[in-house]
Amino acid sequence: MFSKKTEYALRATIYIAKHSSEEKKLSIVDISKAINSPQSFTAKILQVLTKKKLIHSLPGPNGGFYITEPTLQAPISCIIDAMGENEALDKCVLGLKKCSTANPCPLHEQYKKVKFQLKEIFEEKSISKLAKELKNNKSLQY
Amino acid sequence: MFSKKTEYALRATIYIAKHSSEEKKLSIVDISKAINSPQSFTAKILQVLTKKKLIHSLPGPNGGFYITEPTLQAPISCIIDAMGENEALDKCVLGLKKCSTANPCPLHEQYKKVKFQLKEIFEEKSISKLAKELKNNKSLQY
DNA sequence: ATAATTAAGGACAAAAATATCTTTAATTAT
DNA sequence: ATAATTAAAGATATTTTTGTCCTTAATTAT
Repeated sequence: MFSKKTEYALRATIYIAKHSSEEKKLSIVDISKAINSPQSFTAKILQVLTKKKLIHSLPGPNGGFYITEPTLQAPISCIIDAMGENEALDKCVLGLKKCSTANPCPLHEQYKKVKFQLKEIFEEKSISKLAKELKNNKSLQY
Repeated sequence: MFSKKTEYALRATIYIAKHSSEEKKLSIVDISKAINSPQSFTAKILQVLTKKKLIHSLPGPNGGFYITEPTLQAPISCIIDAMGENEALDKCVLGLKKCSTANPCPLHEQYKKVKFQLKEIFEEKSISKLAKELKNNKSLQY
């Protein structure tokens, strides 16, 4: 569905949401270990999220990444958007440039319904809610 | 959703299904022009489909690609499979290696439903039926 | 048989995605 | 102030995807 970049972005954000606060920041080392993603690559991704103010960062001892209320209450679609992958949810399955009700590919109507549901999933629940649902007793196998 | 390779494979197959027969074969030039795909790249893709007997080909004058009943009656999931992209429909949204009901990512249950519907779409209608639904009066904008 | 036509096959090229490494800048603890 | 720690930034490397080109093989029309 999504690129690695977006997958890591989502995993990192959910992890940060679950484990960080302004008092307890998380280093890129910790984060990438926890979500099993390449460290430097993940650093780049978090740089983007930081620039877009979806997460925050502070260098230095006890520095790291953390997340604040506005993003905690936002849906994960904002992370997907930040990674530039929102269009993935608008594209035609067959890759037609102009596929619409007026000029549909043979899968248009059915696929449209699924895309709508997907969008709902990504816009429905807040990041904080998802983080809470994440069970960390049974550790997830990334 | 899918790679270019798979998109071209689907478009080409549907096009061949609509416009070819054993008596009227289509050249790779015609096909790639019609579906607006890079010719040589599309040739490689059709080679794969041909090897897997999903379509057929014959070299020489009046040669080209054509399709026969077994594939016409098959669902497009067989094309997706041939392109090795069936797994795309099984993967976890977050890219977790082992995401299951027993050990779910926070989106597992909702996403599972959507994946099920997607699979249904790709397994439901036959290629021939899809080809018939393709309106070619209003030319599709590939 | 020969020439023309078309797909098959192999080598190569370009672009995009994924990933790493090194240096710099910011912050903090001492 | 200094050293330690951490993210930011930039350059570079690797892999995968996407795409091209050229030669070979198969088929057909003449």
